[in-house]
Amino acid sequence: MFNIDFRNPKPIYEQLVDSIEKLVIKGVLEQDYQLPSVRQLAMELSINPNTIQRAYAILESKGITYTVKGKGNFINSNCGNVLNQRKKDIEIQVKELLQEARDIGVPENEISQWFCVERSNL
Amino acid sequence: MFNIDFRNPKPIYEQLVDSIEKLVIKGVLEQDYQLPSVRQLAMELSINPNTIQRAYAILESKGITYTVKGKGNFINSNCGNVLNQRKKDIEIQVKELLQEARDIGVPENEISQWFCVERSNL
Amino acid sequence: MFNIDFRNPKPIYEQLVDSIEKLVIKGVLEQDYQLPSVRQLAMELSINPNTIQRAYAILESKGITYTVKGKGNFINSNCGNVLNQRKKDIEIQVKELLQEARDIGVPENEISQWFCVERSNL
Amino acid sequence: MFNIDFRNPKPIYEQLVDSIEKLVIKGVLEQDYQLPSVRQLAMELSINPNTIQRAYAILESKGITYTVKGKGNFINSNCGNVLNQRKKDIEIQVKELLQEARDIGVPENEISQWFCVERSNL
DNA sequence: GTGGTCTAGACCACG
DNA sequence: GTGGTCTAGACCACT
Repeated sequence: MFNIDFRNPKPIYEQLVDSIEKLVIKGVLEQDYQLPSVRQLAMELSINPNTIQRAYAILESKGITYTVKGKGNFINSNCGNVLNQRKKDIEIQVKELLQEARDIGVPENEISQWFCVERSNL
Repeated sequence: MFNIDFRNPKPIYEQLVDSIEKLVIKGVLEQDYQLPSVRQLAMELSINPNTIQRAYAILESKGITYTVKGKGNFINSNCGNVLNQRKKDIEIQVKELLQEARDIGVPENEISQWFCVERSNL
Repeated sequence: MFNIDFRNPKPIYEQLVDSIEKLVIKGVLEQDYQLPSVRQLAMELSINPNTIQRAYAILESKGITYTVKGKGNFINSNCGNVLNQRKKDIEIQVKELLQEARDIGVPENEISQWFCVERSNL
Repeated sequence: MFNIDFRNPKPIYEQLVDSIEKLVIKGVLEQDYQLPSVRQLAMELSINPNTIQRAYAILESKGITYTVKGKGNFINSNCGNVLNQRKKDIEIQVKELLQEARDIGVPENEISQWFCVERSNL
């Protein structure tokens, strides 16, 4: 369910955060869904529990989850915000990349193909 | 000339490599241009010479520069390859981002605005 | 296990890279084998950890190993490529040497003996 | 006449030594031929005179040339030795490479092709 | 514990 | 003067 790649140079805790965040955005994990316990997930993924703990703490600080002591970690209700934040992030990154592409002289018709080819792939 | 940001979490040597690579791609640094000496640049940027040395070594291993012992570091002739490589990298990243945007339900008209707004900025 | 010769003018980190690369090619080090830690190997070989680190970084950039932060360095899966690359390198070097030998007038029967003597040694 | 490549990582003085040595072996430079003066060659090749001086000193120490103070540097009479030395060097290198090739499992028929293809190229 | 970055300073080779 | 290697030691991030 959570895709973790140990060869990925990106830290595991970050991969976990991203993975859960995407599941929330896609609606796979709905409001008040309970995440697996730290220990259980650590077992399943063969990961140090501290690493899971760290990921859960980040998710909570981002407002994506809430913690009930003695109960567990649950998905929060503000999924819309998460989605909108991610949308903005993507938009910014795309615009920066397009800017750089134009700076180094990639012609407009090539750039628009990146956009159109994807469209035709749908 | 080389933008180094000490607060940037990206390592200094990597910032230097990227910075010089971009200058080469943009044609600011032409073939056989001599880069500042390791020690001199270390002074200018208030960076340890070893760090500069590391960046220069990476540039050489990438084929962007060549080194003449006792003389200095110079821009190589195959700038075209560097540019094409960067173009492909940008294309891949843009396509991945667009894919994710569509996955999370960003409507096509919004996506096309990212592209068009930039266009009107020219 | 790793042959390092301090009197060899070839840099230590390069000797280490070559040594490990050969072990991988020969199949002594198999996929996902964990290399000794930077600090441990530094102790064993009486070498500064930075030097080991440098060798490991080169191996990773060559695609021979992969690094998991906080875990260690491991042999990568594409050993075949490394072997093929080395084969081509050897072939090129042999052909250049044979070319030079013929240029300076070494007779064919002597050259073929280089080849045959080795054969009879098997 | 002397091929010097500034981009070659091999030091210039070494390139010069090799270049002259090969000319002697090929018989282009015969006994008692006078090499260009240090100053003149430095001018021609745009090289520091110290570098030329170093190369000439090595050639003399190898017995390939002799120096007459106030006159210049001349080719020695023992060309045969130089050639034989080079022959042995090539032989050793080829045998080492063949050994390694067999170690990493290159089949005999491939190895013999390296030898035969060259032959057919003559 | 692991790897990664950076500094300070020494020493060598090349030109 | 140039680049290249190595050491010693500090500090940070990840598990």
